[in-house]
Amino acid sequence: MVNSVYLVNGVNLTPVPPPVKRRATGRHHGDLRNALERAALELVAEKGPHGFSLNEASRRAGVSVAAPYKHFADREALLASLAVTGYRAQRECFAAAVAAADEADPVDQLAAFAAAYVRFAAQQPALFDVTFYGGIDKARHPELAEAGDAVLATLMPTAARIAGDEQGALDLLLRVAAAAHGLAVFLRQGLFGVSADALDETAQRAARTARSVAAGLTL
Amino acid sequence: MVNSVYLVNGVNLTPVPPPVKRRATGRHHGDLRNALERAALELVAEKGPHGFSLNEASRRAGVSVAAPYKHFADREALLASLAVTGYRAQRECFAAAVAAADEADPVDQLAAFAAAYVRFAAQQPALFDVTFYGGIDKARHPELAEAGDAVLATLMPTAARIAGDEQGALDLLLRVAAAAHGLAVFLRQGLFGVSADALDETAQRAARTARSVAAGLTL
DNA sequence: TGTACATCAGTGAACGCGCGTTCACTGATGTAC
DNA sequence: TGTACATCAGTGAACGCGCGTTCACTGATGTAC
Repeated sequence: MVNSVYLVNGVNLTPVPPPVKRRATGRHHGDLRNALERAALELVAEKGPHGFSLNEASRRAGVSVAAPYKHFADREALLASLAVTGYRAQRECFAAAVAAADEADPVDQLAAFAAAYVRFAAQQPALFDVTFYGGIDKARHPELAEAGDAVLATLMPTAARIAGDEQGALDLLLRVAAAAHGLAVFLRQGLFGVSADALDETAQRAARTARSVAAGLTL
Repeated sequence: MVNSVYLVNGVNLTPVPPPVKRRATGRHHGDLRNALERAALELVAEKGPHGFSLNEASRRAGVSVAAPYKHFADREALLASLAVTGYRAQRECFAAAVAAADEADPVDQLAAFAAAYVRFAAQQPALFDVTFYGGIDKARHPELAEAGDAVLATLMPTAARIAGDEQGALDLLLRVAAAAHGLAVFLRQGLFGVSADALDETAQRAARTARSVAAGLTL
């Protein structure tokens, strides 16, 4: 099982199944919805979001190919559900990183966020890819945009302490997140000479960029 | 025809077919290789790199589904060829932007590069996506990594004027390119409240980040 | 200029495959009495 | 505790589709003589 334990920055992101209502007996699986999401995550990790198929996920969950339709409207609905999980995991991961930084220094917190962003992408590639490159129609799944916006919203207080007004905080946050995002992509794909195992170095690069961008506000 | 003229930052990137050796008559197409690449680019623009299929490209080029195999080994080979075109277009586009900036001010040139990066992604989404998100196996297509590295190599002299040594120049370049890349992705996907038509604003954000990162080197 | 010929770009039919989705069904579950 | 029953999660077979790729072929091309 790929990614059977979800540890990022010391945060355990293992999805906890809701209190089991149905026992797994004979015909009834008992927790198929969760099993499908886990199989899907495994598939996305192996082949990317576009390589994911409902049939293969069903096979891995040990049920017939028609079974998923009792829990998800269609292929995209399962992917969207996974993406929401991905955004939530990001939010928790970033919040933990900020909480672990120097409480008195918002720039330090912002740098910690940038580094955590890179680490998340490297250590949870499937959750990262499904959120950004799943090709999910956000108009059909508004909860996705909501979960995505919530990620940066968590960081807004920190950014506001640096930038002063809300407009400036959003601008700062976007630029820092973007810098981390680009580095994460380069790292994941080994582009431009960024070795795929240069995680620490790349995370530090993101942190340094965050500090520079924050400093640039007052130049 | 989508993207029949390729104008980015005033640079005409329209692929010029090589001197026609065979006339298009009856059975012989005459310029099928180029026609397939153009059809593929159109398809990628419409559906993304993963939505591209050889069969559909053949149909659009007006030939049988077996015809492409006279010019490309397989599906991935066509995509790889397109990606090389994409990297070359990026290099030319960025070089033109740098050349148009203040010759005496390398930071201005770097900022121009960052802005051009965002513009390229927004105006040539198919060429952008096929290079970064085509899922092409670089081990099987080493010319791809080469063309990709050449993009940043073009910018190295400018970065070296700011950073001093080569190591610092590469670090600077990676961080600036990554910042632009992330903003481009957010813009393209309308993520985190970045409106899809906020191109100018986003390009300026990238340029400002470039200036901050450059300034941060001497902090 | 005319003819024979090797080359090879493009044809059209076919293949096996995995996909998303639908359907009538079955049988375990939990509940009402 | 026992029974009748409505619910509904999961079955298994089937569908049409588009895909990548292969094959023997055809006929236009350009060349050698």
